[in-house]
Amino acid sequence: MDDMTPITEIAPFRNLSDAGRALLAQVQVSVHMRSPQALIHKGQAASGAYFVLAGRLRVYALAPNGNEATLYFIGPGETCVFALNSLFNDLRYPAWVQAVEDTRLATIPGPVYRRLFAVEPEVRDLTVRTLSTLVFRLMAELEEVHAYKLNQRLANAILVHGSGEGLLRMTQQQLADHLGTTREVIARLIGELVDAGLIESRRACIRIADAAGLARLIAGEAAA
Amino acid sequence: MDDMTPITEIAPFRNLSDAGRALLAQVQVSVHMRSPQALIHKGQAASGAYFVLAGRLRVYALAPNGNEATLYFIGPGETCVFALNSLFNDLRYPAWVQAVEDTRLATIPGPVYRRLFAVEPEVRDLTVRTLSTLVFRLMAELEEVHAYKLNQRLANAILVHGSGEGLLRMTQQQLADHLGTTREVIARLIGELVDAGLIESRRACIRIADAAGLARLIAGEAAA
DNA sequence: CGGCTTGTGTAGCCAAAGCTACGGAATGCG
DNA sequence: CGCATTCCGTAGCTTTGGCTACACAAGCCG
Repeated sequence: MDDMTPITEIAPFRNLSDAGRALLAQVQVSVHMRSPQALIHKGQAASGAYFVLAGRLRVYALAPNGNEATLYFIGPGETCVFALNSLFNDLRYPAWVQAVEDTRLATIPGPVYRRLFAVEPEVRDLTVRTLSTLVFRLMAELEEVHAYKLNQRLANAILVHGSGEGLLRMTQQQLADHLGTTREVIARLIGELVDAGLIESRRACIRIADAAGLARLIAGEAAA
Repeated sequence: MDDMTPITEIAPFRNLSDAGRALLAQVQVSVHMRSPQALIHKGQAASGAYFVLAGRLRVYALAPNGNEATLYFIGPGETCVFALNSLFNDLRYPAWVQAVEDTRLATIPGPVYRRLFAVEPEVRDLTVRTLSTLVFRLMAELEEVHAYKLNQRLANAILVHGSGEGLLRMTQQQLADHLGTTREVIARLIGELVDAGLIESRRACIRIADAAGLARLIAGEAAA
């Protein structure tokens, strides 16, 4: 997918009717964002539907005391639902959004998206599926917060976000923000995991040494 | 709304096309549920779209240790989204559902709902709006969990769920389940609120004595 | 009235996690 | 190489919240 790929070549928009295509052609805007750049601030009105072409967005809550906590991520091919929300409900976006990788977005103004939604079955399905998926992620997250302790959630985050080779390139501060806690706590817990031989820790990088052990920890069987 | 009201008389289904009406007429089922009755168990496949005609459902997570935590409520006129989710995504419902009041439901089988969705703009809008609303509630809840302490969340719950006359008819156990904590903790916190003159506590019932004070507590200004 | 069930108040202990405060290591850059 | 920045490790203290255990109060019903 090169830089100039129009949104009409992307999966869910590939089979639009001519009318739909025409609509989109007039309005497509492509936006680039460098990595730790803020996109949306809480309370801001959504100006349209955002569609992630490449990269990754992070949606997070910001507590009064400055603590962050990741709500969910948006990957390539996914729509940024706040748009959909705000589109259909006229509500303000209830969180912050940030690009965690260099990200390319297509934006579709609200009225156009509404029209597309009314006319194109593909867009309807995409919309509903995106919202549903998000509901699932949020429910899972919420359950996790209540049901698991921080060390389990950390272990989980390491497993989930680790690359194929068992590497996780995040600083402890980023992990802390992700889990809604503080750096020191993460340091402590990472210390424990290292002592237990489950991971190794380098600067800005964690190596998974014993994935099964992490999984066992998450499952709650005998924390070493 | 008497007992026999068909779903086609309820708001979003009132202006269906004849085709839509015909579809619905064939399949409508009305279900009654007595109050603390379980409707759905986690992992169960959703058999169709549920539509709350009267009463209230509570969707909650259940931790391995038996702790509950409310995820959100579903009131009259709202659709139970798990259905929508499962309908469009073929996912299992990720939580438990329970009737907290005597509740009447209409169920619409999956395939029928899909057809309605394809044909009836009203149903499309309802679907998207319901999902969006839920996303908002979940995000708000998730943020609350991270950002506020238990006494603030309790104060909030008391304010939000209190009736017009400033009465909240819930046992401490129910409050604990709602907030994802235990009875003793609630007792302690209620004790503090009573000492601070913000509420009065009777058996299975709380009286709000100083709503403004509660609001101040939530906002974080000088917890007495 | 007496016993049963359900709900509440209290007290103390403990583990989890937040906060403060460092010192020191790794990296980057001039 | 020297310096600055960023990141990590540790230590100790404090607060919050979970757990145990029990006594009492309020309704319910025979």
